[in-house]
Amino acid sequence: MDMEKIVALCKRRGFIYPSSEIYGGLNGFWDYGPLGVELKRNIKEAWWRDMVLDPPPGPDGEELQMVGLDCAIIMNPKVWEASGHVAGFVDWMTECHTCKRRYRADKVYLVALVPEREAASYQSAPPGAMPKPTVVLAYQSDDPQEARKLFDEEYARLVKKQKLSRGLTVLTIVTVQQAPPHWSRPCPEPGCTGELTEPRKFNLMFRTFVGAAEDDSAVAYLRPETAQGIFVNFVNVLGTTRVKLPFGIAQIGKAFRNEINPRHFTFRSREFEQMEIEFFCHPHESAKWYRYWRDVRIRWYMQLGIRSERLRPREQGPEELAHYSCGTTDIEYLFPFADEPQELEGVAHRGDYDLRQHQLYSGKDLTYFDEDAWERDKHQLGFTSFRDWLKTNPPPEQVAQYQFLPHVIEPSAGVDRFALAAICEAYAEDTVSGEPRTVLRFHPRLAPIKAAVFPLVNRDGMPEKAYALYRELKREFVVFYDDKGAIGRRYRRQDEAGTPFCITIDSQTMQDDTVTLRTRDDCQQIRLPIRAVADELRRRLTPER
RNA sequence: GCGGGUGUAGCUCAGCUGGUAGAGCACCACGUUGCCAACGUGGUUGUCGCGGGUUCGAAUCCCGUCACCCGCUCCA
Repeated sequence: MDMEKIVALCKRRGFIYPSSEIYGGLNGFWDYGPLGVELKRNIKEAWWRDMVLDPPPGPDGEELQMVGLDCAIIMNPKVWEASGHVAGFVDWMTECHTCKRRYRADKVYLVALVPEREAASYQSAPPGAMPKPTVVLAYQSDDPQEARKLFDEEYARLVKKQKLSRGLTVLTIVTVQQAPPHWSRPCPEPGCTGELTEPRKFNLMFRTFVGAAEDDSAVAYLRPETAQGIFVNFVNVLGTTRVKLPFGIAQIGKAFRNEINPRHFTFRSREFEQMEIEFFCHPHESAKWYRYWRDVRIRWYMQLGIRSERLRPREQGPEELAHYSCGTTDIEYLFPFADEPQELEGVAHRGDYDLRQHQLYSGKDLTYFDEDAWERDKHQLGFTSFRDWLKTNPPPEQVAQYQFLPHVIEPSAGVDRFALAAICEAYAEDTVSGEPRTVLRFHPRLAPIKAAVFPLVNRDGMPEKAYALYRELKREFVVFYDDKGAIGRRYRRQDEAGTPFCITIDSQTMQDDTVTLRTRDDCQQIRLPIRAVADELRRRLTPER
């Protein structure tokens, strides 16, 4: 199966169009058509129902407390300074002129070598005017110690082969980003003799201006993730909803990243929609909740029909963890466009990083006071007021039993990525009565259209009867009425849209008020009373637990 | 960001070394038929991705540009 077929089907059937297509489109942006918008709505509604309104019981069988939130896309820019995005979203990149490989400019170290006896004169030169070193060697590395190690090994080899003089000494080790622009910047790829470009800056946050003045004081950003809106409202939610730890705050909303290179249909878009939970818990219980959410989220995808081997949870290794995270599981799906599974969702153990950062930058107290624990222990401690007890200067670890920054587990899912995975997973070509067909085998909960209603032929009162059934059903379900063309063609059209059920009114209906219910996946029909249709659909569309 | 490919009707595509754009499917109407992409007859559909150039004349040749697909690269 190739991606082009899926892209073509998505456009032909009205799932996904290129954004602003009549003007030539815009790289990294996509529009959802009539079927696509229903698919996305079903994904979001399933998530909200299954995670917020009625989440599975906790690790010890307890009810979960979950509340919702809907934050502004544009927030005070200090939010992004605190979160690290203003700094973190500014990546300096450099590229090899020869082999065209690209590197983060802070991840390539240059080792500058000069003759030993000249080292002193180099070092006394004014900064910025330091002459070009005699030799520069480059290493791709996360830190200077590792780069030094790599250099030492290679230097020994080069000296042995008499490629370099033994009389050279290391003047300095700097990243490509820090190096003076006139220095040589060799490509770190072994065997490549090319030179790297001067580092260029790629800011992944979209900038805009708030108000009339377009100056630096008015700069704001379109949020690159919905999560920070939850953290900055943590105290508001605590103060207005009577939730107690552990509890979760959920949000669905758009986020924006000015990706260097959008690719793979909607997979890496510059505008996308996220479904995120920040689940706040006691630090001692965070590991338990991390495992809980990881398992709940994997099960959720499987319950919605992503059952194949293409779904894969992957625990991130310590070297790829983001700076704030002490554990992350990527839930990945093997899309047809890639050799390796790609991330649908990340379940991250973020510790107290975010609340700590916002507490630091805002100067506001974001700690949680555990009233239950205090009520339990206060008599034993001989106090009624926590404040009075604090005045006795108890040890910090004891205070932290009652007042602390909660830890956070963050299941963060991409709506558009799941929609794309659902389409790829559902796409199938098979044969019915010797004729090939294209069918989308969506889980019924995700299917944009739940059922189609057809009169077998357009006479003898069948259209009237069919239309009346359609009108009744559409009060409760997304249903589609079609009386055009041969019945087989109408079935196939619905197969391509992923409609799980088709109901046909035929001449027998006119006699005994029974209809046929045809299922998409096996093309089998059953007969049932017309009055029982709504109940039957409801039964077949109810989520399994 | 680099390299390769593609861009012509709603869809799939044909259109040679330049000569005023076609097929199948779809769609609409009428008739026939009646449970898995039916048949007959008739009909609608195009700034040939966009912009420029060469030419008497460009879908076709040249330059530029945009978008998508594939491979690298990248993905805090």
